[in-house]
Amino acid sequence: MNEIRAIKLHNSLSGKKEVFQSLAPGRVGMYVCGPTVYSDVHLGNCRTFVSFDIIYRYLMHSGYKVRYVRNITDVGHLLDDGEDRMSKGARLSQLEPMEVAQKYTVGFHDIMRILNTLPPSIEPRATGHIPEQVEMVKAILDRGYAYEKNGSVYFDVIKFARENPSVYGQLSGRVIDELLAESRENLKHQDEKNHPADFAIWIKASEEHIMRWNSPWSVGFPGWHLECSAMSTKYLGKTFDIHGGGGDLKFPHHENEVAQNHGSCGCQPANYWLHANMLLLNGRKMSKSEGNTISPVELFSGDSPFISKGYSPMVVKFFMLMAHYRSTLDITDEALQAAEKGFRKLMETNKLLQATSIPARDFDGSESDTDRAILALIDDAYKGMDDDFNTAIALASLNEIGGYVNKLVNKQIAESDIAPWVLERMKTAFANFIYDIFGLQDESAGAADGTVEGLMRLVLDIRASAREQKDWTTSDKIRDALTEVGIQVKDGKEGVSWSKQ
RNA sequence: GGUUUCUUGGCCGAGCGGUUAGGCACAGCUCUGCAAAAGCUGCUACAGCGGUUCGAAUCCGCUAGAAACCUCCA
Repeated sequence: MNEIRAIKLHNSLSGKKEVFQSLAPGRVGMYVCGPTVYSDVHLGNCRTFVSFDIIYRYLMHSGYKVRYVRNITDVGHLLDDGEDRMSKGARLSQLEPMEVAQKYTVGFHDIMRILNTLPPSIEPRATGHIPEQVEMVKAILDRGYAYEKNGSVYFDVIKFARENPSVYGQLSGRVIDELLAESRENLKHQDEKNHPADFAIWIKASEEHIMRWNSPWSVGFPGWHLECSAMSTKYLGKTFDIHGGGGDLKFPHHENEVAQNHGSCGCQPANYWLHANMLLLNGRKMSKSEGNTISPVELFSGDSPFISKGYSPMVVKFFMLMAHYRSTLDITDEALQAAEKGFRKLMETNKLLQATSIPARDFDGSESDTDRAILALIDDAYKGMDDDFNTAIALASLNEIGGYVNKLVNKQIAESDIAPWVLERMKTAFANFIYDIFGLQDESAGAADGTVEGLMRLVLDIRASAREQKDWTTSDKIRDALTEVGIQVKDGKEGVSWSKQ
């Protein structure tokens, strides 16, 4: 797959599906809002990053060179009491803020690795880009879209929205009238801001605030929305191709981000905005603050009241792939069990397929109906991905192809019904989708080293002899013992095979 | 209260005007010493009420229910 494919994607900016057109031919710049590292990542984060990992992988698979930037937020989020999240975490656990950030960054990377997502091309930290953020505040001030009050700088949303009515609110669908209406309601909470809709881009640090930097306005720290504007600009340019993130970031974060970029350079930061939908638990959004949450580790271990047992990382990933990234996905124990079975079946089918060969024969130039059906299914899988990265469609197609694989292996369809080159296409397509595009891993692969293979061959040979002599007691004893250690014995027409559960 | 989105068979979940999505579960059958695995078959749904259309799960309206956002959030 080296030629560039035509890909359609849903652009939150227009609310429509559009044909993707990169700014530079064959190259894509993509920015995705990363995690705030003040506690362990939760699953919701993971779904978003898995979704964008698939998008990243598919763009590359489709022939693009992609620069994928995903930040680490290690400063800037305000709590209700105005204390920075990072410094609060530090206070509680008696650690330096950077120690907290480091600890949870490492944990985040571990989970991302376990889920077999590719690391981004660049993973910039907010604290590593204070000068860039200060520069951006200056630029916004210069262009008159911000004002200073007591050492803090605020973005003038009302002024910006009035002068750029087609820009502010485009992403979230919010309008100025609405903002003005809200203002009366919230007026009593008014602080230094001229208007409640305004937001801080530089905040003067209180005395006990640990994270602080010099700036022309005060010793302080940058506002939350600013880091993404500054870092995307630095690494991808003022205007780049794709900006992604969780759907709950649309407002205010992304809307404000657009405003900042516009406010500093007068240009649109990203041509396409992609939003991954929420992961639900019990039909509600998973939320750290509401305790309605299950962590990746708990999900893997089964140590959670919400599930009956643990589910492996690849099962969890497969579960996410069964739904489209723009749909909400509800976690239930039953759905996870279905995913577990589905995942194992797909991987088993792949193993069978890759081990299958059919005698070479002269290609007579004709395709059988089976050939055509299989080729159409492979095409469907790609078309599904081309259509806004519809992994559910791609999986459905792979499952259908899997049916043919099993039939071929079981001799329910003749070898002569499948052209050798079609079989090769099947192998390639399966491998491409499973490993390159979905980034799935065979979790039982580790067990199949030489020693285990040898032992298994010995054990199964003994069982085969017992069966020849109709010694069912011995045969079943072996089978039951293997089942107990999680190895399934499969008696097929073409002999015995086994797999680890 | 405002904004937006959603409501698909036992469960999860595709679908973007005309086709069996797919997975899981369940039942029957084939294979099998038995079982498992695998295959085949069945289960054929679109919240309700109207409307548009030759034709609607898909478009429009109303009603009911749910969720997200409006405040930190992936």
